[in-house]
Amino acid sequence: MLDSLPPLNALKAFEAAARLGSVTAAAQELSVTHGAVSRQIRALEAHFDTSLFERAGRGLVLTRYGRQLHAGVSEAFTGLRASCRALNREIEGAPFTLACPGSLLARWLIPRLDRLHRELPSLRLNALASDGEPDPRRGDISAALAFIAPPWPSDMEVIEIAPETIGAVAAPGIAERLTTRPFDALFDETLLDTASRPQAWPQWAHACGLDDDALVRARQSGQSFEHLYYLLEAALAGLGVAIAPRLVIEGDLQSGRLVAPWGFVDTDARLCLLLARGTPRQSGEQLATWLRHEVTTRA
Amino acid sequence: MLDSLPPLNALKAFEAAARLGSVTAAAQELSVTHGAVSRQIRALEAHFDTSLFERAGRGLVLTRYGRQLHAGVSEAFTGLRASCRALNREIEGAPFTLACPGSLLARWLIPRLDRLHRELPSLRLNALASDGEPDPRRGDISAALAFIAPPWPSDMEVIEIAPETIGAVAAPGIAERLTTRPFDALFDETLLDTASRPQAWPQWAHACGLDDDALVRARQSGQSFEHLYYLLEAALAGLGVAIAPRLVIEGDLQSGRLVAPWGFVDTDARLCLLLARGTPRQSGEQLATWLRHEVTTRA
DNA sequence: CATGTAATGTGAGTTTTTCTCAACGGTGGT
DNA sequence: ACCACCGTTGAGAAAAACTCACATTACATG
Repeated sequence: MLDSLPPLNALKAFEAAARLGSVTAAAQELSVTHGAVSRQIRALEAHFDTSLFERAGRGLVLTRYGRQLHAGVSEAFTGLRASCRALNREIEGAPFTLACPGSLLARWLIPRLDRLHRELPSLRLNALASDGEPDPRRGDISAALAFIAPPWPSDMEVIEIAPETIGAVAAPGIAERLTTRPFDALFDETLLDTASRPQAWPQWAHACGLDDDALVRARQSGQSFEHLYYLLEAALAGLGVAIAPRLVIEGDLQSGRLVAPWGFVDTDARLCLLLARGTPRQSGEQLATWLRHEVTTRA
Repeated sequence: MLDSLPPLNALKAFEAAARLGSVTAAAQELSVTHGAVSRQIRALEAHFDTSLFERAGRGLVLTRYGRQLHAGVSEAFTGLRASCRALNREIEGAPFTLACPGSLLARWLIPRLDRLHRELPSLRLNALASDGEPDPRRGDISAALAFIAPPWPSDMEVIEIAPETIGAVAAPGIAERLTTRPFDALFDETLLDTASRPQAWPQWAHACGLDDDALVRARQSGQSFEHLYYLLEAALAGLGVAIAPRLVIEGDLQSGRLVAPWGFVDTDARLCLLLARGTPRQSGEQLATWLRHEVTTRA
């Protein structure tokens, strides 16, 4: 295909000037000085080796060739503008689908969804529970929220939201009967955890200075759940002491349905927002900012 | 109107890459490196804040949004290309209308028209006689050929072709009877000139060192014609001695129908090509070059 | 399974284009 | 006659685009 296209920006300037009948007006529309537009038009005239405007003192009048060019070009530009506006609408109007572990969704995100919709109305967030590994590479998902440990996957963008803090929690009844006893009496209770995070108890115990062997013994009579969600239900029901991320049980702590008298410790994992490729970066960053704010101010 | 147009050169790169399904192929078509195209596409993706291609190892595949954009954009670009090609055809196909004083046309240009059409076939020259002042500002004229003296008009482009040289000429019979007599015996003959160039005789006589007063006396019995054309016919008919631009009577000198034994002198006028605004500069310069060559080699 | 080939992506630096600023020149209204 | 407005232009500054060289990835082949 021959390079029969003239300089496009010159064409843009010409189109505006021809439509508005004035270099100055075109310059305003294009947010440049009138000198710039004048030059672009000159360049186009040089390209076609003909004059496109008659300089008629006050303003401009199209020549025969200018009229012909403008007729075709304005149509094409209208089409171009329409296509781009349509695409923008499409992109901006698309819902932002966020995958999120079920427990985090139910216990942390859903209670905040209303506020999110109010504060980020343009995002049109669509939250859904992800079972197992979050994978925003799935076509129908814009991003995933998850606790993950470094190294970050390299094939998608990872935005850190907050460090993960975990701690032992229990129903108030259990905690009460432990308050007068030594710290490691904790191990006399049934220890609950999830199959997906076997390192949680050791990490926490180690950070708290508890004896590893005692923990190993204690876990033998403990119970493991498939999902964090069941684990928490078990803890709420008073079945034992659970280990869980602070964020997920935040609401239960505030309502008093769970207590965590033994404190929390950071892990090497982070709460991260994983952006699928092709996801509008702006939306992702908006959401990340909102999440970060939500975590730090109302944690 | 909102500036809803993306960077057009990025759009051009995208259109080519989408159409050809390859960054490298697009780069070849646009005569740039693949890096340049890659960057332009990135810029466009940044503009829309979405990805337009899936990078699928070997080549590229349009995403949903990319497909949508390309559908609209390729159509617009096709229209743009068509408009510009049409305009180019229009401009290049337009005949080049050259106005020319009748005598110059008849005695100098017309004998050379055949060669001109052969050597500059793309010009499609259309020569016509201009009465009175040549004015390429008239809409239907591309350029004018004329002897004019400085200063040049400022509202059109002036290309100098050659200096004007004028001289006294006469039919061979008249010249013969003067050869044995002194130079200023010339003034005994009937002096012929044109109403449009009353200064021609004095200029020539002065440059030749002839007596001004004698000239004034001689002209009182001379005759003035409205056009150079009639003047030359009179000289050919042996009515007297005419003063004329060398170029116009060149053919008559060579054929021996006129002689100019007294030589020629330069005036301050020039043979110029006056280009109307809007006339393709390339055509004008082509013609000017040809004219200059024709004047100097076959004068 | 290493290796080669062909494709895209990217950092740094350079070239080219484009823009702005400030001045000039012409036109029309008051 | 003056003023306000508009387009043009030269010089220098700013921005965009490009090139080069290399990295990276996927597919094909020996």
